[in-house]
Amino acid sequence: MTDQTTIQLHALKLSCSNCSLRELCLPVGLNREEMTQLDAVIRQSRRIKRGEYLFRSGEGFKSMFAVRTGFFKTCVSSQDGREQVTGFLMSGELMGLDGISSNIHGCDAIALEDSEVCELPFGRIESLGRDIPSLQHHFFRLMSREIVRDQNVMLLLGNMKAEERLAAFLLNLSQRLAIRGFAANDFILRMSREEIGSFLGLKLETVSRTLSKFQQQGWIRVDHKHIQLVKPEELKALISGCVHSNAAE
Amino acid sequence: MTDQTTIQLHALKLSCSNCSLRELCLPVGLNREEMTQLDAVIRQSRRIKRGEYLFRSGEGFKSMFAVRTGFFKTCVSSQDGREQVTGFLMSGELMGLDGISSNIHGCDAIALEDSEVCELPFGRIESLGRDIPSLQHHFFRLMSREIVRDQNVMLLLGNMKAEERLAAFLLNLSQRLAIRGFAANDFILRMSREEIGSFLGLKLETVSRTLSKFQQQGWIRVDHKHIQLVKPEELKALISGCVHSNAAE
DNA sequence: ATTCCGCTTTGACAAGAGTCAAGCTTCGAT
DNA sequence: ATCGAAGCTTGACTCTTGTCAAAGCGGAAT
Repeated sequence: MTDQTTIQLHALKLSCSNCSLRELCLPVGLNREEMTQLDAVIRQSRRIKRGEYLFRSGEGFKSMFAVRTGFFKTCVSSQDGREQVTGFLMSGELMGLDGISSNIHGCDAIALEDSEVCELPFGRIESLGRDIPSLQHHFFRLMSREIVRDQNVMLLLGNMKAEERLAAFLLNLSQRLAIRGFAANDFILRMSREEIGSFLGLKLETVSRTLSKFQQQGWIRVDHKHIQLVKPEELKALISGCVHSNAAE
Repeated sequence: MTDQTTIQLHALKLSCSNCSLRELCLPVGLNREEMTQLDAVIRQSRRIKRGEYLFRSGEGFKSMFAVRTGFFKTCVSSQDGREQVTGFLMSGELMGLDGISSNIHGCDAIALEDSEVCELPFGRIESLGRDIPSLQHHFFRLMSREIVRDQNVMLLLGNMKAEERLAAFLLNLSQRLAIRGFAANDFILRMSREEIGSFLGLKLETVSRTLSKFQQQGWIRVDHKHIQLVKPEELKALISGCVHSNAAE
């Protein structure tokens, strides 16, 4: 096998056309030729180690990033060190959309496990969108979906009690994992209790206590970061009436 | 003056080209010809009486709306009647961006005073964006700005105490009024204490008490819906350290 | 001008979540 | 394998905010 072939195979492996996430990510609904055009614009996969920053608030914005493998958090930090986690992102999800408005990233993106991302240069996606209406349309939809997700988080933070927040959080994770073909009721948390708390507007002790309470009631099993949903229907019952069932994306 | 002239003048008066909000709203950065193209797409001003719904969650989405005059709230309602106000909108601001993702409106938009809106049919804006890159770009920026705004609200709801939330809210209103040429430190609230509370994740009694507390400290004057900021710097001091000074848009 | 309804204010009390602290477990580094 | 640091759990207590209730006020409609 020549170096040339190796490179080609490598490029192929990393292309959108060949990506298992293409039905979740940006290329939804593109035909073969359009996909090739998109491939030409997207920068090859980049590896980010656990704990590393993908970008930081205040840095110049040029690109968005799609999670290919791994897990990220995004957060806004205040001057005095308080941090608000604004989201947890898994494969196929986009980060950095908030940078478009001012050409400056508005939040930090930090890998919670060793991860790979695809870089989507905004300017090139934007101009490609003019040639490929379905790409433009889907990109609008993705931005809108982020707005809907944020509104649901606002509802969670504004209206719900600790138990309801935790239930909504667990069910949301469960649902997103299921979409990606993972077990819906048996998973490993990639984030700490403190990070969960920051996202949900709770202190880490409250998160811990509430998980313990769910376990005592036999609704879930907790073994550190390993969570099993034993009676997800009970969790659903907790949040029914809060909203149309799915808070947070 | 013939009927013909009257109609023309009327159309002119209602066009983007002639609108005093064109530097705040969608047409930012368009040249004369582009503005004319945009004018052709935007539906003439529509009047909405106080208390009326502009659109409701669950309705089919076809258009966004820009506030021309007046004041709106957007809110998500839960099955059991709880409501979360997700935003208050004044002239030049856009509503309905959350409908793009699913072609269904994700929230209610309700006029808080007699208002006028411009209807922006999404499909036509989208295709016009392909011909006018600066329109497309600005529309992306507006959607991104909405995401940034929502993230700031998340931070407010997740991290701040009642006093901090109220201070951020008053300063945010003040700033947006100032941009529009109104007095920054002397204004009329268009919404009830309950609506403020819903937006800020507080009960109306807490809103009322906190306003009274601010007044007792001599920082503001409250006469029902009439608010004067006497010492805005004290309010700013309250939230310094919470974030880069401006929560909520 | 009057009446009534809805909004607001204020108080007293309750409850949910935060704070502080101690001890434990696990995982990673050496 | 051992040690240490970080993360997690749990308890006791505090404090902020929510809940319930009553009274005042203003504005809109007649």
